[in-house]
Amino acid sequence: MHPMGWDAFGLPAENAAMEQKVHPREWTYENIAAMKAQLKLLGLSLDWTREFATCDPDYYHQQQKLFLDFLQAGLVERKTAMVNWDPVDHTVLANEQVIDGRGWRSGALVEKRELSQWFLKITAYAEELLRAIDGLDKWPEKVRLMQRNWIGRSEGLRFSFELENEAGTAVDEPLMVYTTRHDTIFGATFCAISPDHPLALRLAKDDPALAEFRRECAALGTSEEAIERAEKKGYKLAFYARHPFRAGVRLPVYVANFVLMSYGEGAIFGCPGHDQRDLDFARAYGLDVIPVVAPRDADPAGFEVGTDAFLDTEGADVAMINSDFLDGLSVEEAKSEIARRMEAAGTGERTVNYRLRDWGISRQRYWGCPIPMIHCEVCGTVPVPKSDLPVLLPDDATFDRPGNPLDHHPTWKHVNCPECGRPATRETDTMDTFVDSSWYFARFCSPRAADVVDRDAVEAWLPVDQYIGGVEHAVLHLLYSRFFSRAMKQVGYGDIEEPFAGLFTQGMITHETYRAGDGRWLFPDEVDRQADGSVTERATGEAVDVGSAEKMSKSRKNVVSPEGILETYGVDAARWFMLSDTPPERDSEWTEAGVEGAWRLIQRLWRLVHQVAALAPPAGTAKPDSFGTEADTLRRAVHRALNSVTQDIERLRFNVAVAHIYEAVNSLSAAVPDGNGGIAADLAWALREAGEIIVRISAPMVPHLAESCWRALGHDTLLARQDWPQAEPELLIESTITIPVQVNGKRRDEVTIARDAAPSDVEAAVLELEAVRRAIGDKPVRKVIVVPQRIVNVVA
RNA sequence: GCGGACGUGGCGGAACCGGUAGACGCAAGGGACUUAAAAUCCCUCGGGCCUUGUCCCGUGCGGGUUCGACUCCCGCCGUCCGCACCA
Repeated sequence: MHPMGWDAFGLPAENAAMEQKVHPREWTYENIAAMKAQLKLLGLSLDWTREFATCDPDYYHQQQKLFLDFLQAGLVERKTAMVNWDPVDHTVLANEQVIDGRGWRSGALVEKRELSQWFLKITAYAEELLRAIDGLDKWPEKVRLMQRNWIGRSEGLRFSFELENEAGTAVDEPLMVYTTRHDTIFGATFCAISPDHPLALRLAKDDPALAEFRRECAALGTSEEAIERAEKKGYKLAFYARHPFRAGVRLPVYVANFVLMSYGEGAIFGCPGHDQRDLDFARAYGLDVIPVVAPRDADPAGFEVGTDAFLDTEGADVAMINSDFLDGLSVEEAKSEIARRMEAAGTGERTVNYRLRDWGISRQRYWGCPIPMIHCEVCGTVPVPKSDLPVLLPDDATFDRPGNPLDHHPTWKHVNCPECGRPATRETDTMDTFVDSSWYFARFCSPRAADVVDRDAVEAWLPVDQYIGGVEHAVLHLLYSRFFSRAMKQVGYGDIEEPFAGLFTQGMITHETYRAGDGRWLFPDEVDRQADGSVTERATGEAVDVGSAEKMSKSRKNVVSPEGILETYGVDAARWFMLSDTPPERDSEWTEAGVEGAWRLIQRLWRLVHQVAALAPPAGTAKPDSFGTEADTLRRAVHRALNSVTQDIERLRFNVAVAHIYEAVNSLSAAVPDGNGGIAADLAWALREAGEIIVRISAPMVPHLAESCWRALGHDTLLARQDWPQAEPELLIESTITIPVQVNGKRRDEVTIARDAAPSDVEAAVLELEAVRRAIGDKPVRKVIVVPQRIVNVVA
């Protein structure tokens, strides 16, 4: 099954609506029609009977049902949270959608805002999503690693410090911290809490200086963090934390800009000796640095930490120092001992933390799937009953002002509460479009099912055998989809955990850029390449600056129009070129010369097939009993190529497959007699065989040409329906082989010998060789290494 | 800063488990055909040497392991990607 559909909700449609005064739906379906027409020209074997768009009411109807199922299963949560606010798109972004502090689509600097949001509880599956990565053995290691890092599991200890005020009086509120380095507790010299920590919030109310410090931190927040990162800043509170194991020792407590509220407890203890951030902070504020881990052979008294924290604990032979009852223990032993004591005392517990956060899906936009919830003053937030679904988008929205058109709409949000019947309002947020793309593959299994999916169809088809996409989806789409398939299983939509068994991340087609002297970008068809390799602007004849190959983009004009290529060279030339040069996982540069090369191959193959058709016996002629040397040589070359191409395609090494097809074509060219004399029957038969095999194995790349060639060879069937040919095993094995001969590792000659010759015979033959004897000279032969069918090396 | 990948001719790239480095294509140069051009076909195409060979050097740099290293190990240099103070 090779279906195609459209991920069609999202901002571009809405932006077009604002800029061009066209309704998002109209704009979207027009684009779909245009893209579908282009795709059809490419001759891809797509199953269009399963086509749908995520903005089809039927699709988002099912998605709303799914949302309600997740809600019931406890996988949906509404909570206030600090969110990433995109001030240009006027919407909320997930962490994953913020790149270098900027919105992934708008590029605007993202602000922090506190909003009430809908969340999918992906963290409920954090452990499972991490564990199951091990089983994804047909995924690129790179993507698996990125997901592991993204989930970011850590094992640590959660424990509380008792606080006291300046005078030493206990304060009736413990400070909870999280650490993975509880072994370093004796090196603790301060505590720090996040500017967003509840304690900081409360204290700031009566402390204008602290309030100001918090504002500074918020402003630094996401912007220019690259510059500000180095600077560690803190605000000292009038509290002290009592050291849990050192009676009478108290640690100053700071509000510090480098402590994140969203991870762990939003509070830490600082151990400057063994954490670079803590060390930077300690140096800035004149705090003590107590080393507590040192190489086992170092002198504890003389061991000091300078400007670099001592972090070398993994694998190295280190031991605890300056740590009372921990002295001499390894890091691991010390961790266990501290955890044991704290758990026994009831002041701490071992916990596991994840970097992964819950997935905020609320977007303040029109062109998305409405979240089927209703806010009632009396009943609270209640789900729309399934029988009332779908919650359809209103057609008559307006797009002439910023903010959410659903919220602006005069009537749409006003409904009666499904529980008490009183006037209430709809949720006006729509879902993140990553929700739409998190389960479409399941819908493809039964695209017209009345329910979310047909369970049997899902179990019959999924997981997807070979999923293909760009690396840009390595953590976003691919992690969400893995979560969705598990969540769908939990609420009863089939037994699938992993949606994609095999993953392949393909590269992009790039093109070099052209820039005129005055800075204008030029389209590729606005420039000429001169014989000396320089490039000039066609209109002016002026020299043009040629930039490196980059992702095609309208702004840099380094684009080529598919229509133009198809008109000039045809789709097969375009397909052949895209596959021929570069491995599919890498970016591939589109060049005029490259397409012309592909076009030449197509002409050449066409001519060759017609020559063969004129010489060869009719299709289906019985295979001769024996073949002469010429015919045999051709057959061996073609069958070897067939064998290679078959493997290359299986392994998605299309550029290598193309190279092997070229080799077969070259062999066939060489075998076609150029005179117009007679031709031996066995060679004629071999020519046909070679022509048919070459046509068949090139069909995946150049299907239209291949069908025409198939007809030219006298067939009236569809080549696409022919079985893939099988190489004859005996043609892949040579009875005599030529292997290189080395003397002391340097190639001196080669020897042609029976393939299965005994090593002793090979050795004898090699020592007879003139070149070998000369290379050995008068040195004694110490050893002869014979690697059967590979190489011989004489050591003298 | 942490993690990862990669570095091969003028270019894109081949080279299986450590066994002839540069397959195949592009570009370039030369030749044939042609009145001429296009197309096509043939030849050359990593570097060096007034030594042209049965030669020497060569897969980012420096070491190492091995009979043998583009491939494995150690240390550098460079490029690209991911993460971004995750305690």
